[in-house]
Amino acid sequence: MDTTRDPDLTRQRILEASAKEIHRQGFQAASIANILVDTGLTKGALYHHFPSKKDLGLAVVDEMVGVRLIERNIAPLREAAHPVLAMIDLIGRKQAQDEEYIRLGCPLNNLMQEMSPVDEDFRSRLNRILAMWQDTFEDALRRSQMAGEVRGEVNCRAAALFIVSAWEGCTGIAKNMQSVESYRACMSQLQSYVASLLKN
Amino acid sequence: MDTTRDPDLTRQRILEASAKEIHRQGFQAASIANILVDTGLTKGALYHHFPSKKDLGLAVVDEMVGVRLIERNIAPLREAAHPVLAMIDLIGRKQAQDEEYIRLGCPLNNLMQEMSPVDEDFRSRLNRILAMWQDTFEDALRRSQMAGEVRGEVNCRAAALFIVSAWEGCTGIAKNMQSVESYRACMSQLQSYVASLLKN
DNA sequence: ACACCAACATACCAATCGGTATGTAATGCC
DNA sequence: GGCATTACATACCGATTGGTATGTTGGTGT
Repeated sequence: MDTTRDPDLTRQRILEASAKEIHRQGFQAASIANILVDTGLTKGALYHHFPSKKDLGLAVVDEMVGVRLIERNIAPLREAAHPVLAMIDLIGRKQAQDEEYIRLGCPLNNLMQEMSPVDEDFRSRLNRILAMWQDTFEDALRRSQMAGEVRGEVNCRAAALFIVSAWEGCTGIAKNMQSVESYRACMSQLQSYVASLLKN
Repeated sequence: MDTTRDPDLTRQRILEASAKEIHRQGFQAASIANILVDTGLTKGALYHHFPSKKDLGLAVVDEMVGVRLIERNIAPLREAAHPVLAMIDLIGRKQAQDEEYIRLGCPLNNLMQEMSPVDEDFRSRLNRILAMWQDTFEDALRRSQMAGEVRGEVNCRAAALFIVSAWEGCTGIAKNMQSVESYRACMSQLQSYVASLLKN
Protein backbone atom coordinates (compact mmCIF):
# COMPACT_ATOMS: atom_id res chain seq x y z
CA MET A 1 0.00 0.00 0.00
CA ASP A 2 1.29 3.43 -0.90
CA THR A 3 -0.17 5.03 2.17
CA THR A 4 2.57 7.57 2.58
CA ARG A 5 2.27 9.55 5.75
CA ASP A 6 2.77 13.29 5.79
CA PRO A 7 1.56 14.75 9.09
CA ASP A 8 2.28 18.36 8.12
CA LEU A 9 0.25 18.01 4.96
CA THR A 10 -2.53 16.25 6.83
CA ARG A 11 -2.65 19.06 9.33
CA GLN A 12 -2.78 21.60 6.54
CA ARG A 13 -5.59 19.72 4.79
CA ILE A 14 -7.57 19.72 8.03
CA LEU A 15 -7.01 23.45 8.41
CA GLU A 16 -8.14 24.16 4.86
CA ALA A 17 -11.25 22.02 5.10
CA SER A 18 -12.05 23.59 8.47
CA ALA A 19 -11.59 27.10 7.14
CA LYS A 20 -14.01 26.30 4.32
CA GLU A 21 -16.58 24.73 6.62
CA ILE A 22 -16.31 27.57 9.13
CA HIS A 23 -16.60 30.14 6.36
CA ARG A 24 -19.82 28.48 5.20
CA GLN A 25 -21.48 27.62 8.49
CA GLY A 26 -19.78 29.72 11.12
CA PHE A 27 -17.67 28.16 13.87
CA GLN A 28 -20.33 26.85 16.22
CA ALA A 29 -22.42 25.37 13.44
CA ALA A 30 -19.35 23.94 11.72
CA SER A 31 -19.54 20.17 11.81
CA ILE A 32 -16.48 18.08 12.62
CA ALA A 33 -18.17 15.28 10.68
CA ASN A 34 -18.30 17.43 7.54
CA ILE A 35 -14.64 18.29 7.84
CA LEU A 36 -13.81 14.61 8.14
CA VAL A 37 -15.86 13.72 5.06
CA ASP A 38 -14.23 16.56 3.13
CA THR A 39 -10.71 15.50 4.02
CA GLY A 40 -11.39 11.77 3.88
CA LEU A 41 -9.88 11.43 7.34
CA THR A 42 -11.28 10.09 10.59
CA LYS A 43 -11.73 11.42 14.08
CA GLY A 44 -8.55 9.77 15.24
CA ALA A 45 -6.53 11.84 12.79
CA LEU A 46 -8.21 15.12 13.59
CA TYR A 47 -8.02 14.78 17.34
CA HIS A 48 -4.42 13.69 17.02
CA HIS A 49 -3.54 17.06 15.45
CA PHE A 50 -5.96 19.23 17.44
CA PRO A 51 -7.01 18.60 21.03
CA SER A 52 -10.48 20.08 20.60
CA LYS A 53 -12.82 21.82 18.18
CA LYS A 54 -12.04 25.13 19.83
CA ASP A 55 -8.30 24.67 19.37
CA LEU A 56 -8.93 23.82 15.75
CA GLY A 57 -10.97 26.99 15.37
CA LEU A 58 -8.27 29.11 16.98
CA ALA A 59 -5.68 27.58 14.65
CA VAL A 60 -7.90 28.45 11.68
CA VAL A 61 -8.09 32.03 12.96
CA ASP A 62 -4.33 32.38 13.30
CA GLU A 63 -3.02 30.29 10.43
CA MET A 64 -5.71 30.77 7.80
CA VAL A 65 -7.87 33.84 8.40
CA GLY A 66 -5.09 35.97 9.81
CA VAL A 67 -2.43 34.93 7.33
CA ARG A 68 -4.68 35.48 4.34
CA LEU A 69 -5.80 38.88 5.53
CA ILE A 70 -2.21 39.94 6.03
CA GLU A 71 -1.08 38.90 2.57
CA ARG A 72 -4.14 40.33 0.84
CA ASN A 73 -4.99 43.52 2.70
CA ILE A 74 -2.03 44.44 4.84
CA ALA A 75 1.17 43.51 2.99
CA PRO A 76 0.30 45.57 -0.14
CA LEU A 77 0.38 48.73 2.00
CA ARG A 78 3.43 48.07 4.14
CA GLU A 79 6.07 49.41 1.82
CA ALA A 80 4.04 51.40 -0.66
CA ALA A 81 5.63 54.63 -1.83
CA HIS A 82 2.31 56.51 -1.70
CA PRO A 83 0.41 54.63 1.04
CA VAL A 84 -2.99 56.29 0.73
CA LEU A 85 -2.98 56.00 -3.04
CA ALA A 86 -2.17 52.32 -2.53
CA MET A 87 -5.17 52.10 -0.16
CA ILE A 88 -7.48 53.62 -2.73
CA ASP A 89 -6.10 51.26 -5.33
CA LEU A 90 -6.53 48.27 -2.99
CA ILE A 91 -10.15 49.13 -2.26
CA GLY A 92 -10.76 49.51 -5.97
CA ARG A 93 -9.32 46.10 -6.70
CA LYS A 94 -11.62 44.48 -4.13
CA GLN A 95 -14.58 45.31 -6.31
CA ALA A 96 -13.58 42.40 -8.52
CA GLN A 97 -14.36 40.01 -5.64
CA ASP A 98 -16.22 36.93 -6.82
CA GLU A 99 -19.86 36.31 -6.02
CA GLU A 100 -19.44 33.38 -3.63
CA TYR A 101 -17.04 35.33 -1.49
CA ILE A 102 -19.54 38.18 -1.29
CA ARG A 103 -22.31 35.77 -0.38
CA LEU A 104 -20.25 34.22 2.42
CA GLY A 105 -18.71 37.45 3.64
CA CYS A 106 -15.33 38.28 5.14
CA PRO A 107 -14.13 35.37 7.31
CA LEU A 108 -12.65 37.75 9.86
CA ASN A 109 -15.85 39.74 10.19
CA ASN A 110 -18.01 36.61 10.32
CA LEU A 111 -16.01 35.16 13.18
CA MET A 112 -15.89 38.44 15.05
CA GLN A 113 -19.65 38.85 14.91
CA GLU A 114 -20.29 35.27 15.95
CA MET A 115 -17.63 34.56 18.53
CA SER A 116 -16.60 37.81 20.19
CA PRO A 117 -19.44 37.96 22.69
CA VAL A 118 -19.35 34.28 23.58
CA ASP A 119 -15.64 33.40 23.77
CA GLU A 120 -12.83 35.58 25.01
CA ASP A 121 -10.07 33.45 23.46
CA PHE A 122 -11.56 33.89 20.02
CA ARG A 123 -12.15 37.57 20.65
CA SER A 124 -8.61 38.36 21.69
CA ARG A 125 -7.08 36.56 18.72
CA LEU A 126 -9.48 38.11 16.25
CA ASN A 127 -8.82 41.46 17.84
CA ARG A 128 -5.09 41.02 17.31
CA ILE A 129 -5.66 40.65 13.58
CA LEU A 130 -8.08 43.54 13.53
CA ALA A 131 -5.68 45.79 15.43
CA MET A 132 -2.89 44.91 13.03
CA TRP A 133 -5.12 45.92 10.13
CA GLN A 134 -6.15 49.19 11.74
CA ASP A 135 -2.53 49.97 12.63
CA THR A 136 -1.51 49.42 9.03
CA PHE A 137 -4.14 51.88 7.83
CA GLU A 138 -3.17 54.38 10.49
CA ASP A 139 0.47 54.09 9.54
CA ALA A 140 -0.37 54.53 5.87
CA LEU A 141 -2.40 57.64 6.58
CA ARG A 142 0.30 59.07 8.81
CA ARG A 143 3.04 58.49 6.30
CA SER A 144 1.00 60.13 3.57
CA GLN A 145 0.24 62.95 5.94
CA MET A 146 3.91 63.56 6.60
CA ALA A 147 4.51 63.51 2.85
CA GLY A 148 1.97 66.28 2.54
CA GLU A 149 -0.54 64.19 0.61
CA VAL A 150 -3.13 63.93 3.39
CA ARG A 151 -4.65 66.97 5.03
CA GLY A 152 -3.09 67.96 8.31
CA GLU A 153 -6.27 68.07 10.35
CA VAL A 154 -7.11 64.40 9.69
CA ASN A 155 -7.15 62.22 12.82
CA CYS A 156 -5.27 59.25 11.37
CA ARG A 157 -6.16 56.79 14.12
CA ALA A 158 -9.88 57.55 14.06
CA ALA A 159 -9.96 57.57 10.26
CA ALA A 160 -8.21 54.18 10.15
CA LEU A 161 -10.76 52.78 12.57
CA PHE A 162 -13.58 54.13 10.47
CA ILE A 163 -12.15 52.73 7.24
CA VAL A 164 -11.81 49.24 8.72
CA SER A 165 -15.33 49.48 10.13
CA ALA A 166 -16.88 50.75 6.91
CA TRP A 167 -14.99 48.12 4.93
CA GLU A 168 -16.36 45.29 7.04
CA GLY A 169 -19.74 46.99 7.06
CA CYS A 170 -19.81 47.00 3.27
CA THR A 171 -18.99 43.30 3.03
CA GLY A 172 -21.53 42.50 5.73
CA ILE A 173 -24.35 44.42 4.10
CA ALA A 174 -23.54 43.13 0.63
CA LYS A 175 -23.58 39.64 2.06
CA ASN A 176 -27.15 40.13 3.19
CA MET A 177 -28.22 41.77 -0.01
CA GLN A 178 -26.43 39.09 -2.02
CA SER A 179 -25.67 41.81 -4.47
CA VAL A 180 -22.36 42.32 -6.21
CA GLU A 181 -23.68 45.64 -7.43
CA SER A 182 -24.37 46.92 -3.91
CA TYR A 183 -20.97 45.71 -2.81
CA ARG A 184 -19.29 47.69 -5.55
CA ALA A 185 -21.37 50.79 -4.94
CA CYS A 186 -20.57 50.66 -1.23
CA MET A 187 -16.85 50.09 -1.67
CA SER A 188 -16.83 52.86 -4.22
CA GLN A 189 -18.26 55.22 -1.60
CA LEU A 190 -15.57 54.11 0.81
CA GLN A 191 -13.01 54.86 -1.86
CA SER A 192 -14.42 58.37 -2.19
CA TYR A 193 -14.22 58.85 1.56
CA VAL A 194 -10.55 57.92 1.62
CA ALA A 195 -9.92 60.19 -1.34
CA SER A 196 -11.60 63.02 0.58
CA LEU A 197 -8.79 62.80 3.13
CA LEU A 198 -6.30 63.89 0.48
CA LYS A 199 -5.40 67.52 -0.08
CA ASN A 200 -7.47 69.45 -2.64
CA MET B 1 -55.40 28.90 41.98
CA ASP B 2 -55.08 32.28 40.33
CA THR B 3 -53.60 30.83 37.19
CA THR B 4 -55.06 33.44 34.90
CA ARG B 5 -54.46 32.72 31.27
CA ASP B 6 -53.34 35.40 28.87
CA PRO B 7 -52.19 33.86 25.60
CA ASP B 8 -51.20 37.19 24.03
CA LEU B 9 -49.03 38.06 26.99
CA THR B 10 -47.54 34.56 27.03
CA ARG B 11 -46.67 34.87 23.37
CA GLN B 12 -45.08 38.25 24.00
CA ARG B 13 -43.05 36.89 26.91
CA ILE B 14 -41.77 34.10 24.68
CA LEU B 15 -40.81 36.63 22.03
CA GLU B 16 -38.98 38.81 24.51
CA ALA B 17 -37.08 35.93 26.08
CA SER B 18 -36.25 34.62 22.62
CA ALA B 19 -35.02 38.01 21.44
CA LYS B 20 -32.74 38.19 24.46
CA GLU B 21 -31.42 34.66 24.01
CA ILE B 22 -30.88 35.18 20.28
CA HIS B 23 -29.17 38.49 20.92
CA ARG B 24 -26.77 36.77 23.30
CA GLN B 25 -26.12 33.48 21.50
CA GLY B 26 -27.19 33.97 17.91
CA PHE B 27 -30.14 32.12 16.43
CA GLN B 28 -28.63 28.71 15.79
CA ALA B 29 -26.93 28.55 19.15
CA ALA B 30 -30.00 29.89 20.92
CA SER B 31 -31.38 27.18 23.18
CA ILE B 32 -35.11 26.53 23.39
CA ALA B 33 -34.44 25.13 26.84
CA ASN B 34 -32.93 28.43 27.99
CA ILE B 35 -35.94 30.34 26.71
CA LEU B 36 -38.24 28.01 28.63
CA VAL B 37 -36.25 28.43 31.83
CA ASP B 38 -36.28 32.20 31.37
CA THR B 39 -40.02 32.39 30.84
CA GLY B 40 -40.90 29.66 33.33
CA LEU B 41 -42.93 27.94 30.64
CA THR B 42 -42.72 24.50 29.12
CA LYS B 43 -42.31 23.07 25.65
CA GLY B 44 -46.01 22.56 25.29
CA ALA B 45 -46.63 26.28 25.65
CA LEU B 46 -43.90 27.34 23.27
CA TYR B 47 -44.79 24.91 20.53
CA HIS B 48 -48.43 25.85 20.94
CA HIS B 49 -47.63 29.43 19.96
CA PHE B 50 -44.87 28.72 17.44
CA PRO B 51 -44.74 25.67 15.17
CA SER B 52 -40.94 25.51 15.10
CA LYS B 53 -37.75 27.20 16.25
CA LYS B 54 -37.35 28.74 12.84
CA ASP B 55 -40.84 30.27 12.92
CA LEU B 56 -40.06 31.63 16.36
CA GLY B 57 -36.87 33.16 15.01
CA LEU B 58 -38.69 34.74 12.08
CA ALA B 59 -41.29 36.17 14.45
CA VAL B 60 -38.49 37.67 16.55
CA VAL B 61 -37.06 39.24 13.39
CA ASP B 62 -40.36 40.81 12.37
CA GLU B 63 -41.95 41.67 15.69
CA MET B 64 -38.94 42.50 17.83
CA VAL B 65 -35.83 43.35 15.81
CA GLY B 66 -37.70 45.08 13.00
CA VAL B 67 -40.13 46.97 15.18
CA ARG B 68 -37.42 48.23 17.51
CA LEU B 69 -35.22 49.36 14.66
CA ILE B 70 -38.11 51.24 13.10
CA GLU B 71 -39.02 53.09 16.25
CA ARG B 72 -35.43 53.87 17.18
CA ASN B 73 -33.66 54.55 13.91
CA ILE B 74 -36.28 55.10 11.25
CA ALA B 75 -39.26 56.89 12.78
CA PRO B 76 -37.18 59.85 14.08
CA LEU B 77 -36.28 60.71 10.48
CA ARG B 78 -39.61 60.20 8.77
CA GLU B 79 -41.09 63.61 9.37
CA ALA B 80 -38.10 65.65 10.38
CA ALA B 81 -38.03 69.22 9.09
CA HIS B 82 -34.30 69.05 8.34
CA PRO B 83 -33.76 65.33 7.64
CA VAL B 84 -29.99 65.26 7.35
CA LEU B 85 -29.55 67.34 10.47
CA ALA B 86 -31.84 64.85 12.19
CA MET B 87 -29.59 62.06 10.93
CA ILE B 88 -26.50 63.71 12.33
CA ASP B 89 -28.31 64.24 15.59
CA LEU B 90 -29.50 60.63 15.67
CA ILE B 91 -25.98 59.28 15.10
CA GLY B 92 -24.74 61.56 17.84
CA ARG B 93 -27.32 60.27 20.29
CA LYS B 94 -26.28 56.65 19.62
CA GLN B 95 -22.95 57.35 21.25
CA ALA B 96 -24.71 57.12 24.59
CA GLN B 97 -25.41 53.43 23.91
CA ASP B 98 -24.82 51.29 26.99
CA GLU B 99 -21.93 48.91 27.29
CA GLU B 100 -23.83 45.64 27.15
CA TYR B 101 -25.51 46.63 23.92
CA ILE B 102 -22.13 47.42 22.40
CA ARG B 103 -20.74 44.10 23.58
CA LEU B 104 -23.64 42.18 22.04
CA GLY B 105 -23.90 44.26 18.89
CA CYS B 106 -26.83 45.29 16.72
CA PRO B 107 -29.43 42.48 16.63
CA LEU B 108 -30.17 43.14 12.97
CA ASN B 109 -26.53 42.99 11.97
CA ASN B 110 -25.88 39.91 14.09
CA LEU B 111 -28.69 37.99 12.45
CA MET B 112 -27.73 39.13 8.98
CA GLN B 113 -24.16 37.97 9.40
CA GLU B 114 -25.20 34.64 10.86
CA MET B 115 -28.28 33.68 8.90
CA SER B 116 -28.12 35.29 5.47
CA PRO B 117 -25.88 32.70 3.85
CA VAL B 118 -27.60 29.71 5.38
CA ASP B 119 -31.32 30.50 5.24
CA GLU B 120 -33.16 32.36 2.53
CA ASP B 121 -36.27 32.99 4.63
CA PHE B 122 -34.24 34.78 7.26
CA ARG B 123 -32.28 36.66 4.63
CA SER B 124 -35.32 38.01 2.82
CA ARG B 125 -37.00 39.21 6.01
CA LEU B 126 -33.83 40.80 7.33
CA ASN B 127 -33.29 42.36 3.95
CA ARG B 128 -36.76 43.93 4.06
CA ILE B 129 -35.84 45.71 7.28
CA LEU B 130 -32.47 46.72 5.91
CA ALA B 131 -34.01 48.08 2.71
CA MET B 132 -36.52 50.08 4.71
CA TRP B 133 -33.67 51.61 6.68
CA GLN B 134 -31.65 52.43 3.59
CA ASP B 135 -34.72 53.89 1.88
CA THR B 136 -35.33 56.14 4.87
CA PHE B 137 -31.78 57.47 4.70
CA GLU B 138 -32.04 57.94 0.96
CA ASP B 139 -35.30 59.81 1.32
CA ALA B 140 -33.84 62.00 4.05
CA LEU B 141 -30.84 62.85 1.89
CA ARG B 142 -33.00 63.56 -1.12
CA ARG B 143 -35.36 65.83 0.79
CA SER B 144 -32.45 67.76 2.22
CA GLN B 145 -30.93 67.92 -1.23
CA MET B 146 -34.10 69.46 -2.65
CA ALA B 147 -34.11 71.93 0.22
CA GLY B 148 -30.65 72.99 -0.88
CA GLU B 149 -28.96 71.69 2.28
CA VAL B 150 -27.15 68.77 0.66
CA ARG B 151 -24.77 69.22 -2.25
CA GLY B 152 -26.28 68.51 -5.65
CA GLU B 153 -23.65 66.05 -6.85
CA VAL B 154 -24.30 63.61 -3.96
CA ASN B 155 -25.61 60.22 -5.06
CA CYS B 156 -28.29 59.83 -2.39
CA ARG B 157 -28.92 56.13 -2.89
CA ALA B 158 -25.24 55.17 -2.78
CA ALA B 159 -24.60 57.47 0.17
CA ALA B 160 -27.53 55.95 2.06
CA LEU B 161 -26.17 52.47 1.41
CA PHE B 162 -22.76 53.53 2.63
CA ILE B 163 -24.14 55.12 5.79
CA VAL B 164 -26.07 51.98 6.72
CA SER B 165 -23.02 49.85 6.00
CA ALA B 166 -20.64 52.04 7.95
CA TRP B 167 -23.12 52.25 10.83
CA GLU B 168 -23.34 48.47 11.12
CA GLY B 169 -19.62 48.24 10.56
CA CYS B 170 -18.98 50.53 13.52
CA THR B 171 -21.19 48.48 15.85
CA GLY B 172 -19.61 45.26 14.60
CA ILE B 173 -16.06 46.41 15.10
CA ALA B 174 -16.79 47.98 18.47
CA LYS B 175 -18.40 44.71 19.52
CA ASN B 176 -15.17 42.89 18.85
CA MET B 177 -13.05 45.55 20.50
CA GLN B 178 -15.45 45.66 23.44
CA SER B 179 -14.67 49.32 23.58
CA VAL B 180 -17.19 52.07 24.13
CA GLU B 181 -14.47 54.53 23.26
CA SER B 182 -13.84 52.99 19.85
CA TYR B 183 -17.58 52.89 19.20
CA ARG B 184 -17.88 56.59 19.88
CA ALA B 185 -14.82 57.48 17.83
CA CYS B 186 -16.14 55.45 14.92
CA MET B 187 -19.66 56.84 15.05
CA SER B 188 -18.18 60.29 15.34
CA GLN B 189 -16.33 59.73 12.08
CA LEU B 190 -19.55 58.59 10.46
CA GLN B 191 -21.16 61.77 11.72
CA SER B 192 -18.41 63.79 10.05
CA TYR B 193 -18.94 61.91 6.81
CA VAL B 194 -22.65 62.72 6.78
CA ALA B 195 -21.85 66.34 7.62
CA SER B 196 -19.48 66.41 4.64
CA LEU B 197 -22.47 65.85 2.38
CA LEU B 198 -23.87 69.22 3.42
CA LYS B 199 -23.14 72.40 1.52
CA ASN B 200 -20.07 74.39 2.69
C1' DA C 1 15.99 -6.63 12.87
C1' DC C 2 13.81 -5.03 16.58
C1' DA C 3 11.68 -1.53 19.34
C1' DC C 4 9.36 2.53 19.99
C1' DC C 5 6.53 6.26 19.01
C1' DA C 6 3.99 9.07 15.99
C1' DA C 7 0.09 8.87 12.85
C1' DC C 8 -3.71 7.44 12.00
C1' DA C 9 -8.54 4.21 12.09
C1' DT C 10 -12.70 2.14 14.58
C1' DA C 11 -16.10 1.92 17.87
C1' DC C 12 -18.37 3.80 21.29
C1' DC C 13 -20.38 7.38 24.71
C1' DA C 14 -22.94 10.99 27.29
C1' DA C 15 -25.15 15.19 26.49
C1' DT C 16 -27.89 18.23 24.07
C1' DC C 17 -30.65 19.36 20.41
C1' DG C 18 -35.42 20.38 18.26
C1' DG C 19 -39.67 18.18 17.99
C1' DT C 20 -43.92 15.31 19.19
C1' DA C 21 -47.55 12.58 21.40
C1' DT C 22 -50.38 12.69 25.01
C1' DG C 23 -52.55 14.33 29.09
C1' DT C 24 -54.99 18.05 31.75
C1' DA C 25 -56.96 22.26 33.08
C1' DA C 26 -58.92 26.74 32.09
C1' DT C 27 -61.95 29.57 29.07
C1' DG C 28 -65.62 30.96 25.95
C1' DC C 29 -70.01 29.67 23.80
C1' DC C 30 -74.78 28.09 23.59
C1' DG D 1 -74.24 23.95 33.13
C1' DG D 2 -72.44 20.96 29.83
C1' DC D 3 -69.15 21.05 25.96
C1' DA D 4 -65.81 22.08 22.73
C1' DT D 5 -61.66 24.38 22.10
C1' DT D 6 -57.75 26.84 23.42
C1' DA D 7 -53.79 26.96 26.40
C1' DC D 8 -50.85 24.94 28.50
C1' DA D 9 -47.79 20.75 31.17
C1' DT D 10 -45.31 16.12 31.09
C1' DA D 11 -42.85 12.59 29.18
C1' DC D 12 -40.53 10.80 25.63
C1' DC D 13 -37.84 10.26 21.04
C1' DG D 14 -34.46 10.06 17.24
C1' DA D 15 -30.71 12.50 15.52
C1' DT D 16 -26.59 14.91 15.96
C1' DT D 17 -23.06 16.82 18.57
C1' DG D 18 -18.03 16.94 20.34
C1' DG D 19 -15.11 13.85 22.57
C1' DT D 20 -12.59 9.45 24.05
C1' DA D 21 -10.71 4.79 24.61
C1' DT D 22 -8.72 1.45 22.18
C1' DG D 23 -6.89 -0.55 18.38
C1' DT D 24 -3.52 -0.88 14.23
C1' DT D 25 -0.05 0.50 11.05
C1' DG D 26 3.77 3.01 9.21
C1' DG D 27 8.21 5.43 9.84
C1' DT D 28 12.67 5.86 12.30
C1' DG D 29 16.54 5.44 15.27
C1' DT D 30 19.85 2.02 16.83
